[in-house]
Amino acid sequence: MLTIGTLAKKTGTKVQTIRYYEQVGLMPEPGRTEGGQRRYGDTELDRLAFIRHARQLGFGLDAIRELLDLSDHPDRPCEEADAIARRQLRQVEQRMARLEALKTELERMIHECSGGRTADCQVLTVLRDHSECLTEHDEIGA
Amino acid sequence: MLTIGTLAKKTGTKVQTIRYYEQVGLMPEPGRTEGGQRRYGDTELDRLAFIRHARQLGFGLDAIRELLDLSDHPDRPCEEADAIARRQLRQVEQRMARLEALKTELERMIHECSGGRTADCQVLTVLRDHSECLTEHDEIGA
DNA sequence: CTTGAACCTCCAGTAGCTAGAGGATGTAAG
DNA sequence: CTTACATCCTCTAGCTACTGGAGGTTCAAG
Repeated sequence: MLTIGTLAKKTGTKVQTIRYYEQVGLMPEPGRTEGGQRRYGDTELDRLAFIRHARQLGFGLDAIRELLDLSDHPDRPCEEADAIARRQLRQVEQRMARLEALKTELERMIHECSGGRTADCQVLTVLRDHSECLTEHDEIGA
Repeated sequence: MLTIGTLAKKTGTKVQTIRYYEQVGLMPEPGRTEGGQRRYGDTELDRLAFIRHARQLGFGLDAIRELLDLSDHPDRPCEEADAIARRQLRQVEQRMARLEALKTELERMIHECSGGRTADCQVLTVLRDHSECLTEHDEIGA
């Protein structure tokens, strides 16, 4: 039987985060000691490791919920899990494309800044006037 | 004199967002009509455009506050603005590197999934067992 | 039995908005 | 001048995914 602290250490999760996962229904309500402290078994350890790993891969909690659900039903076709992963991949690719555009623009701003007074600073000039931009970029809401 | 709605349209910002910027001190408190409605001039329009553009480039509100401050002092050396932009560029590069690792991992997961039952799904297997991973990836907190 | 680390619940805060309730204002048409 | 109605106002709450702290209890070792 594992305490919440041990579980936290084993999975690299904060204690509060585990309680949060319980609160939002990602982790089950575990057994308790007479005094009311949580005690976990290996099932929960595996589940938490799964969640953490999926988080590291950038999956959102909702996607993880779906993945866990699929994982609990071994006989269902795995197309859904595949679809979730593909969706995630698309998101990653989109984010990368956006970041690529931002990177270009930032590099140009910095490169052209000659290092004088702020009045002539290219960084600030570009920000003042969008038409100075060479690329389209839409980071907001990324 | 522009209403908040007009300002919103011209800059592609939601009305609430403009009020939010005022609340957090990015936008000044504008003049008001007798009835209490906000009225803006071109100064505010420029300032909001600057903010929005910086947001599109991924700058955080704190960085934007600094940039606006620098922009208000034309005689200061522009090294600070340059430094902020370089910091932002580094962040973008780091995020891209992380996303690259995630992309690789996701592609591998998807590629190896043969499309049978979820019991044999490679997507779920990888998530279950981190040691299956070829790359290090740390998206959490990105 | 005592000590101290680890546990408990509950509340608040982070970034950057966004949505909605419930009511006031501004403007153009009739 | 009145009426209609789009737009404005403030205020509160919600979103993601946690994180931190206050104030108090429990567990395990010595």
